[in-house]
Amino acid sequence: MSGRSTFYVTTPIYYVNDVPHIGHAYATLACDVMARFKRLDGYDVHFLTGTDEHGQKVEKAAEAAGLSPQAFTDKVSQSFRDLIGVMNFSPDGFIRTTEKRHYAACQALWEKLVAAGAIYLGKYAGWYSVRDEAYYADSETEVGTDGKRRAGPVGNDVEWVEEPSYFFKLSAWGDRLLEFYDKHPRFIAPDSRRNEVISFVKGGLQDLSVSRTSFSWGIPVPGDPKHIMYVWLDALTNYITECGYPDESNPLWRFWPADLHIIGKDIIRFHCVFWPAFLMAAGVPPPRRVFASGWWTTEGQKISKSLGNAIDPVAATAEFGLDPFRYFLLREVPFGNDGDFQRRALIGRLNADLANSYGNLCQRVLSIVAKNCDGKVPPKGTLVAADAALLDRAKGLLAVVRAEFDEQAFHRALTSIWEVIADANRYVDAQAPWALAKTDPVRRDTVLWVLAETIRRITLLVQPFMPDSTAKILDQLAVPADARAFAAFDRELEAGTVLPKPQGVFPRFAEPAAAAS
RNA sequence: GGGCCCGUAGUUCAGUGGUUAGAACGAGCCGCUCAUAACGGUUAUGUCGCAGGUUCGAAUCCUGCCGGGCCUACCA
Repeated sequence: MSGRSTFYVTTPIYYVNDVPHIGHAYATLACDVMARFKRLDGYDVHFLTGTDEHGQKVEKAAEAAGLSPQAFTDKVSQSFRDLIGVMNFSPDGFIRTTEKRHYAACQALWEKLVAAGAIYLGKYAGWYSVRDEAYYADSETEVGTDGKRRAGPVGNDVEWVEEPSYFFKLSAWGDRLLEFYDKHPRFIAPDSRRNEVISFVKGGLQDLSVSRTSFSWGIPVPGDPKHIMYVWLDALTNYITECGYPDESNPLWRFWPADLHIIGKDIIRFHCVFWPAFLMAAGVPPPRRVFASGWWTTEGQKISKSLGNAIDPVAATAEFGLDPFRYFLLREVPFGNDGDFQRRALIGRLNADLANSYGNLCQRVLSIVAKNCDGKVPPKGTLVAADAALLDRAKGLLAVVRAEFDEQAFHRALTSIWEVIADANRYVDAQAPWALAKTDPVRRDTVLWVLAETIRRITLLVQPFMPDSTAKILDQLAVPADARAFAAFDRELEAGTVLPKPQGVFPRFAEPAAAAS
């Protein structure tokens, strides 16, 4: 009822077959930064994450662990909840697909699709490998020299199996999807992914099997409980479950359609083809934008369980600090590209960008203020051209950063901010306030005011990326809690405000010394 | 097989026809001393994957080749 614009951002819901790693942390971090930015910018924000807990794989993993599926998912889901604290994420909701509300939403959506004539009962047929307990596409199988068909040249024997299955008439949606992509050019990002999806849809769509009878850990099809809903129909629905679907009078329904689904590039088809088709068929508006993030490698190598080279967010934040880790992930790699996690690169960013440029800027300015200005914000005197130039660049940053956030171009937002940090460091050297202290205290005060004010603006904009560190810097500038949102971007520092004693916020990282020689 | 993308300084990348190809980090030198030995200035480094072609002119367009990646639907 606030009348503010809403902003709904979601992470993928994470499959509980895996413990959290950098990929999960990364996608959620991007959402978190997005959510924090929009909150600061005055939006009514809802940020959702959660876990995807159904399917045959979970059923088996639970069995292997000697637990019931529910007990197993309770346990693994908790490890994703724990990541929220570790990474200082700020979700407004956490959904589990095993919740009652989600069953209700999925079944309601199903019934809507049936009523719309989008679902029919047919037969799912394919090459089935008993050993693998999996179906293979025709193209994935080969007939060997002995005349037997196998899953690939060295795979297990497959046989032709048919089981009853409900189908979604995806084949009817090709043209409408293409029209939708055409009318909503921002729907899929980055562009390379958009091209991929469009060419996939242009290649023709087949009806999609949306139920299984081969396992039971899932949501039963209404009226035909032998059938369990296809896990993706189940999983995708979480985004509207959260908003109360099918109850459009739910207060959270105001957030639908979602403004942004951030996902991994592996699940783009589900989000960009199936999901809008399901929704349009059910008469629900599709989401506004899907952004596919890339993958991380480690020191040039693919992350794999056998190499044991996965980046553990808990270990990384413990060693380098939470905010530097958050900063690195979003600064190092253009969002949407694949990235390589290099220890050396992280330390380089930490020392060069955080300790030397930003941290040291704050420290040198606040120290001079503490020593020369009685620990208070100095008076702003007459501004000269150099002062106005720096202040104008800092002022202009909000619009620049806002535009980059609209594209999820986090690295460019940070680059723009850091250009002004470099300007500010140059300005310190050029104005030499330590020299002015002896010759012209009035001018010195103005210079220091300009610098403190510039740091204030910069720091407001860095808040989404590094919430804890920026809070400390804003504390040192005595910026009140109610003046930290962008609505207060132009509320300048007031002369005479008492400042606390400055303290370094981004210490340099030194490699633990090797054994003395 | 078909489709799409990429290959530019030690490193990460920007640059899609037009002056001596740019930035950051790293390296050398100089300056400063407020500051977390931080900051500023400055210098150097490239056959722009290879070979042809189009053009007055190509990193930028075309062709071929070499190298790398992604997509080619129902495991998430």
